Amino acid sequence: MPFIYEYPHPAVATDIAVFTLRRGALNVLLIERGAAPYLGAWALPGGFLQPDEELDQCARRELLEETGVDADLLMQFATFSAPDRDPRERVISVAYLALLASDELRLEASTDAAQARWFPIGDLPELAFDHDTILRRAFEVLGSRARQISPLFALLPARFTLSQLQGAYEAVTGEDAEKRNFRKTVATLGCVRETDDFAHGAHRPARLYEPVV
Amino acid sequence: MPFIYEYPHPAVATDIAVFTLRRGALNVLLIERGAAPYLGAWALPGGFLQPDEELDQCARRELLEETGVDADLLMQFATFSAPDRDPRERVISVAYLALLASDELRLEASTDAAQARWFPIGDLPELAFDHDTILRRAFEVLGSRARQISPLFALLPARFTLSQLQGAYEAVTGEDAEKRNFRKTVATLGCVRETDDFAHGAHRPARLYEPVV
DNA sequence: CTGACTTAGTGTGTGATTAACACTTAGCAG
DNA sequence: CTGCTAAGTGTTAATCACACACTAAGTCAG
Repeated sequence: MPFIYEYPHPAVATDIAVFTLRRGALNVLLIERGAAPYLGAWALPGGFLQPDEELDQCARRELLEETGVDADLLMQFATFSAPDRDPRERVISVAYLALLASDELRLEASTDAAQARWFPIGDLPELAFDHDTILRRAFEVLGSRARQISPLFALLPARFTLSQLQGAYEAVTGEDAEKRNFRKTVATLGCVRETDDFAHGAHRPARLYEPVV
Repeated sequence: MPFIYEYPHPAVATDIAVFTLRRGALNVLLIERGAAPYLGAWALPGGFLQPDEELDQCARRELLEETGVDADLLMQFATFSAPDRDPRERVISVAYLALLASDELRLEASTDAAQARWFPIGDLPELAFDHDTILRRAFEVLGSRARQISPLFALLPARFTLSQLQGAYEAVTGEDAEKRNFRKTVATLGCVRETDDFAHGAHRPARLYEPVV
């Protein structure tokens, strides 16, 4: 008899940390749990892997089901395995990270989730399970990736101003950037292309840029 | 009835890509499978997660059991979930990366593994399961981490010459480094401390260095 | 209509870092 | 003691990162 059957299998799930920008600040998407355990507590969206489903699909599906948000770019960043992290039974959780532009967002809680809400990262509630640990790790990974600029496009609309891009950079890394140097860097990287259109606000219009393929 | 019980659980396993330097070249540790499926094929060491065991422990234990090698520093880098990656039943594999100095190595195959052997990365056999994919990813991750120099210490003896360190750097990244610039970088990073001892070979003895705490 | 305000947008000089280059030194082997 | 081989070391040129201040263009209030 193969070794594979000797032990009971753990459940496998995904948890997703979705970040967006709201009023210039980085926010995380949390759901209020609609079932035990941790009924009523806030948690990362996520759920169990189905047969014949890849982890990436599972993360996307669970996010959509629980929050109404569809993220096409999910990044797996760690797997958590503490034996008692779920009181029901053993659950291995594969954690994902996603970035979304806030205008794509219409939150719709599902049956599993009493509600879905954005929380500024500086003002988080107590979280269910080990989701505080998962979220801390997600935030570290996000900060280190953001220095390559292009991951930030996912936080912005399809066309954006350089000031918006810089704002996203500052919100994610937590560091202030110098305007001219930031623009020089972006130009050197060649990761954006200017368009002929301008964003009109209360002051001088700003040229709109778009990501390069 | 909670959602958690609705579906059968997959098995969860770890697979470990252990790298070392042998005669200046990067090598990977593989085992010859001693059981079906893929009986007789080469594969990464690894095995199934036991109850109440963390993934990190599982990786270390499996590596020790199957090859006699004890690695205290294992780095989790990705989780693989293709539904048909194991023909027996569904297996989710959490992949780990380890670096070892070649003088720590005494290979001992176990019952599961017919034998354990080092393979130069340029001369790999066909691999069982999706282990070629896992290994490719491991190699990418390794290359990107090696630029920080300090991960390379794990590939070298406790005390080493700067030429050895440079050799490790070149073997892992695949790029040649310029001797004086490499030494300058290492000095600037401050990640090594010189000792009073020298390595005596066929020519001028080279000063030995050790990692800074 | 106009003036004040606010954000958009641009260039330069300086210091730091990186990259490219060749020769001297010390031990070993014959 | 001579020749070989790897160890070890400084300098220069180019590039990159950073700090810095002003002009431009539109909105809004009066």
